[in-house]
Amino acid sequence: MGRRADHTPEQLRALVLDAARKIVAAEGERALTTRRIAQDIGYTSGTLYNVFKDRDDLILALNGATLDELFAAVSGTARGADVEKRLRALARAYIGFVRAQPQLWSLIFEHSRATPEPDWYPPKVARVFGVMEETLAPLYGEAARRDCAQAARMLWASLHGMCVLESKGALAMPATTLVDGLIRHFIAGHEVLAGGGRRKA
Amino acid sequence: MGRRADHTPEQLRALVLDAARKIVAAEGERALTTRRIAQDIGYTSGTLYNVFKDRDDLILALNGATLDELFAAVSGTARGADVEKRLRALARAYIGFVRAQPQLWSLIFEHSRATPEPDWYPPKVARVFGVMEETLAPLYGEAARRDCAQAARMLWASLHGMCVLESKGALAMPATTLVDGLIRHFIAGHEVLAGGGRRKA
DNA sequence: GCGGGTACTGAACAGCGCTCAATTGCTTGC
DNA sequence: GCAAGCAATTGAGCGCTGTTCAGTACCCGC
Repeated sequence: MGRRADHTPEQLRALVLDAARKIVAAEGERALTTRRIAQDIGYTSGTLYNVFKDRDDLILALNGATLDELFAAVSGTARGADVEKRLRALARAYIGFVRAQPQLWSLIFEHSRATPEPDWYPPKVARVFGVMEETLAPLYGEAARRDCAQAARMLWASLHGMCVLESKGALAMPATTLVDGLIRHFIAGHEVLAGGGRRKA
Repeated sequence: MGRRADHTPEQLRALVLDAARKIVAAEGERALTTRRIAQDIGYTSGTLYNVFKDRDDLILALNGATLDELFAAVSGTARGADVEKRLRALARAYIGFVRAQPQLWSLIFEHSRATPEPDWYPPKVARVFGVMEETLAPLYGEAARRDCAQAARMLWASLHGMCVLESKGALAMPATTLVDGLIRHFIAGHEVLAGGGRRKA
């Protein structure tokens, strides 16, 4: 064969990522080989290298897409109700995503890159992350932005840990139960620390 | 070559695991190949299969050894002082281990096995985990064992999440800072929930 | 309709996990 | 002290991987 031009480079990228997504979702990272992707979309593996630097680059792009999905799943939860309820809704949305797509989600964290991540990647993480900060904002005054950011990171990391351990089957109870406890303790503790005493939260 | 018997099977296992440990600690999972291990200990890769079922089995054994080290690092922290201080000490020991051996620690969670884990593995995890439950026990009566187990899992998972994200560089602040906040909120919240109201912790 | 440029292929390379026939040295029975 | 047998180890080799690249066959502008 020679030149085909059935697809523009953008279409081809999308095609590859879509195939990769399906493979990982169904069979996990180990099944994600260049030959397999190529076969699924009717090309050969060499063609992938016109459109991705290497396998790591492809996985990074896939992870970017997964982060976008995750953001979509989580960003609608911060409306109405009180902070505790919103936190619970946010946590449930996150856990729900992880349960629906454990393999894709795992790929984000399990894959250890050889190369440093490119500039476009950290903002995608930060955007998902920012939802927690927004949800938490009503608890903190304008002056306590720093405390809010810290609390958001704390809760997010905790939620993350529960999802990791649940998806490994190491929890022996649902992540939702644990995260409810976490939120309850956090809210109760916050009222004591911020309201009563003079210690910063 | 033929029969050598320079080492007993047990010695050989230890030799392999030691070499594997060094390779992972220094260069990460990607560098852990059977040929590389064999070369480092003066055998050929085929010999490893006398002593381990396959690469997954070898990694599982290495992870078991890492869990033993982790337990040793963490088990001495629950003595004296009040619960909050002990929690902090425990968390710092855990974080310290992760910072000292990020690659070995990551291997425990990043490696996705094809086969289910053998019987001897879960107790090693549970033992590390149990330290948190012991540390937390004074906060809960004999009757509230369940609450204690749940709180322990919650805190452990949270601590875990912070370590994961710190070792990925996704935290933008030290895990120790976050975990201190977590413990402070937990203790304050616990006093409210258990002491004041009638809600279970 | 023809030339130039390029998207694509397919063969090839090095290395991977893993297997197994062949080998070679130890060990045991005599 | 020697032979026979046993088993630990090798090394070649299989099928796979990611990655590269010369060559080709096609599309497009002229």
